[in-house]
Amino acid sequence: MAKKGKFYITTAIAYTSRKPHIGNSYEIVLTDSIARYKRMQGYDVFMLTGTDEHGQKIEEYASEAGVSPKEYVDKVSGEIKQICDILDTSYDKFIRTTDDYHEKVVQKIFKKLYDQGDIYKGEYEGLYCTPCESFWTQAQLVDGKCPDCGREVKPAKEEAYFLRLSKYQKQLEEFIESNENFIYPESRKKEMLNNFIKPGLDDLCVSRTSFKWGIPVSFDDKHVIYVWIDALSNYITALGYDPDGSSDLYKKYWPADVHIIGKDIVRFHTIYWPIMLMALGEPLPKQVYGHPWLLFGEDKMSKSKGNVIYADTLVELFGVDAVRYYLLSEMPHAQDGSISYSTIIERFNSDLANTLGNLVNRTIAMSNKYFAGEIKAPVCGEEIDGQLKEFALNTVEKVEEFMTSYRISDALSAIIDLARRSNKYIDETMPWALAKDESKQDRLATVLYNLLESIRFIAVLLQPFMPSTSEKIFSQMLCDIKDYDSLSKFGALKHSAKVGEAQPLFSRIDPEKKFKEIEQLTAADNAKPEKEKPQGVAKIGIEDFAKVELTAALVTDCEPIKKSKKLLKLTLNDGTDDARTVCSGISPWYKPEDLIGKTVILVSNLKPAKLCSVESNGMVLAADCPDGDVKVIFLDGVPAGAKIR
RNA sequence: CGCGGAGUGGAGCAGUUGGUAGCUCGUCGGGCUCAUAACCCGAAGGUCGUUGGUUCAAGUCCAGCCUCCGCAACCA
Repeated sequence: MAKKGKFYITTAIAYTSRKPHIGNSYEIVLTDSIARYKRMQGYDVFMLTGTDEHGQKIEEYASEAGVSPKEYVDKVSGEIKQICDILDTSYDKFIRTTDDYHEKVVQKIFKKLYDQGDIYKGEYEGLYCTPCESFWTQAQLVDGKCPDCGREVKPAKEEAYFLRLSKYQKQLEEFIESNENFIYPESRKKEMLNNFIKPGLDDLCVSRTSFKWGIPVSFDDKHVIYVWIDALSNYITALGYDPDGSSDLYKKYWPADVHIIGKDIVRFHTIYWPIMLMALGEPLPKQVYGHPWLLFGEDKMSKSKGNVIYADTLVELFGVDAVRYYLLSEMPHAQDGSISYSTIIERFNSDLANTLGNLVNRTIAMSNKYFAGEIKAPVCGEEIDGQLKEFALNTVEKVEEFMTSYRISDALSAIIDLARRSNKYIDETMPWALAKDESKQDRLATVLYNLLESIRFIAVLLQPFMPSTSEKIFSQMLCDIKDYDSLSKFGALKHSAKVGEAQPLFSRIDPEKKFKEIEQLTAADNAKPEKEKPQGVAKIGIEDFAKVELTAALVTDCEPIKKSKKLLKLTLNDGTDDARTVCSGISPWYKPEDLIGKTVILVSNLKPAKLCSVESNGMVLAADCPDGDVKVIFLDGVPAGAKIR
């Protein structure tokens, strides 16, 4: 096989907060199929995956579970690795960010960047809750207060280290614009360029003092290295990168040919990561592919919706290869895909059982029946044979073309098309009729040979996607010509060999029975664990409540704010002579005319804030209902200006 | 007017440089019997979001509008 150079491919490392669902596991199957395909083509492939194990969340989950962070991540990382194995993925290395060598090199990287001035010590400004010793962002606040203890937060500064993104901004912009394929798909590239890079990059906070579960900064151990430098550098530490001299493995494989990641973290991989590498003086990855997501029906999967599907459950229900096939074929390459049990069953029955499985089965059965399993040389070709051959050879090319742009589902469907074409060939040639005619034995032999060779094409091409199915086909055919180069011409299958016994590859699924099985199996997965405790806000005294001034206010005017999706601008009469402007994020639920003339409860002593460049003086009380609905609390017959307590 | 993507038969999708719509699933009818009630053939079903424009000719180009989605902003 011709050597074609190296190919380094990575998945994102999975966060070890909990067992990942099938949507998370999609990525590794996708990556694996590309890795296997490249390997089959003769590339020297290195595939990396692993787990990201540090951070405050892990610290919290661990303490909830009553174990140490290390014990916690050991367990979850183990589960994740097991899922990779259950899905039959061929990673060359599984890195954990708690691995000793990784931690040491991350510290070195941090030190190097600090020494050369790309990391500097500054101050992190945010909202700080003193008793909890935590910083929060606006979005995390509950009713404007600390989500943990419910107490006031105040703007505060904390010492922190920053990575000088601004210094490399220009360089990054040029790189992205001159490297057409760096960010894929294209739309992501525009998002990054227009939303982040062009408006100007803020320096990135890369250390924290608010939690301990992380890699300490070697020269300042109050600080722990925050996620970016720790997690992203796994791609190079795994190979043996070292600022003081890297391993041969690193020199061989870096830069990565492609990072396969979810569309949600494109930003980190196309902005922070390249800048880190620029600062380190290392080459940048050739491509970042932000793949779409797998949704359950219309919804994102989540435990609280009770629609979580785990990889191991699916494998138990349908088998690994069927799950791989489904994930890869159902997922379009740029839009989110959706998963449901009925489409899995549908695809399983039509593509795998009927089209592919039955083709193999009937062909091998005929070989056995007519020639006692002997593969005879093709002797009398007809035009129709040429069509089949051409179709087969064409399929190889198509698959290759699709794979270069990671259109996996298109590649797979091209392969299934070859199976369809072969089924049609059977009807066109009618081997059962030939078998009845003594004088047509040569023709029959030829037809069967062509069919078997066509199936061999399918089996070879299928190896990256459904490795064990390919293996089953080869073993039923007693054939061991599996290499990619054997597809350069039609006819590599040896004659005078024999085929084995016909065994169904995929048994048709009875949907009704399967659904019963599914119910039983998933009952456990989705057993709603104790209802989320209503998020406890710490008790307060009456004196705290007295700090909040609530006033009845009449809505005199209301209009949507153009730039915003959720905000309405309300003009209120609060009993004083001055009209008061308040913004409220309720436009999905209320139209301006629903509100005008109504009386609402106003938090009247709230500090003003700018929202979408409109100043808001106070807030309107509304109830968050469990089904996601929001209801404003209306007061009937209460005069504007009345105090509420 | 923040940036970007998408709207094609019941469902899921293809449609390169403009030339009278394709594929898979589903439905209905037929054929065949090697095979896993499978396979093969055929039929029904679309004014290609909407309005205007360019052109001999537009799903394919241009402009406006509507709807959905992603990113950003933001939910006091």
